[in-house]
Amino acid sequence: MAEALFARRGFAGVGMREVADVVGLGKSSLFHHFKTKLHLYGEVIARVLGRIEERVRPALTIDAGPAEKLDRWLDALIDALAEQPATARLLLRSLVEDEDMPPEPTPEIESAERAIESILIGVDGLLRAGIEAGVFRAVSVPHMLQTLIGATVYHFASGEFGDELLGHPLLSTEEVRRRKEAVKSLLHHGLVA
Amino acid sequence: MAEALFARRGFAGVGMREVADVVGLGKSSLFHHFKTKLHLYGEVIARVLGRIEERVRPALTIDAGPAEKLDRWLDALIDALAEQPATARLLLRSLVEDEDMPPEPTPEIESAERAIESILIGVDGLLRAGIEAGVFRAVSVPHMLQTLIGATVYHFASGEFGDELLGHPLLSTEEVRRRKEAVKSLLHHGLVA
DNA sequence: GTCTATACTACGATAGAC
DNA sequence: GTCTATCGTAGTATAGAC
Repeated sequence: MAEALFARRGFAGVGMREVADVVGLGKSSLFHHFKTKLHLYGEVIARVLGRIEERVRPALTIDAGPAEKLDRWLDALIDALAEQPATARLLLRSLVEDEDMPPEPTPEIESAERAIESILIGVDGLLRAGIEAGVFRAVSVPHMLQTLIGATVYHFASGEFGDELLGHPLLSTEEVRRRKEAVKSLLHHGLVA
Repeated sequence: MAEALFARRGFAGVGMREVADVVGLGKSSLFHHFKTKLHLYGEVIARVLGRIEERVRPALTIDAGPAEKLDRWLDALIDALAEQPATARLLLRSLVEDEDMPPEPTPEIESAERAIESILIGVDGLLRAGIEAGVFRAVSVPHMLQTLIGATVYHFASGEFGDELLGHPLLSTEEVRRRKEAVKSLLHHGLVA
């Protein structure tokens, strides 16, 4: 729906008319469901982030050590990003396009921010626990979080550029498998003590 | 100038009027210098990428081993991204916003693509040489490239989100130093054999 | 809940005077 | 090389009939 449009061209690049056509409504009908364009955008972002949060949450509660938990968390995140092509771009935009957006954020956008926070707090705790247990090296946790986001969200948001770089479609099952292996292997050697 | 505007709001989010005001011209005068908005955008992107390419190129020709070269390359890239706040965002956008852009690309955009290619070929060769020499583990080179882009370009493009995550300004000298250390340390343990 | 019609603003782009 | 004026389109948003 609107997800794919916002993912491709961003908030400013998509018109309400275009969204309305794609969902088979008149433009004014769309304004009946969403008071402003920002409300629509907020709902799209919130939905996407909610989905991601649901997918990665279980990995943090399994009965296993920090290294194994991190592997499962990465598997879940990468699977979620790979299954829906628009998700990573939308997510990356919501991280990078934060400025200029508000005056005051819509409730949906606040819900999206809570989802991001929940995801981050979860893996933040995992990393700290691993470091405390001596399983992980004593790295900077915020910087490691940024690296993880870059290695996953950026990767699956890179679209045609990523396709060309890899020589194969980013979202092909083979390349998704290789991505998981690449990220986990880097962390297994670079993060695990 | 226009760099900061496009970095903040992307191609569609910036109007020619706004750019003209910021450079102290009338809108029509701007169209005299750039036939279309796409030509202006292309020139901005090409200039930014050219600057980056100039900065990172020397690191690949120093007289040192692959691991040391990679360290110098990362230092140069991170310094370049940190010095000009708009650069990383613009670069990330140019990677992620590739679709829908053309019918046919402007000459400036083609020049920008050559700069990207040149940067990538350089570090691609460095990684392959390191693997062949047994200095680096036998990782997937394209996936490592994506990881490097994510760890650097995404990080410095993350703006307010990154500031909050780190708890300090992303571009402060202290956090830039920590970023270099975090990335190089991850690679030293995770990539170097 | 969806429609037509409309208001108003901004957009990219062009023409032509200076 | 910069300006004013203008074109045509599309932008967000609202009012009101059905």
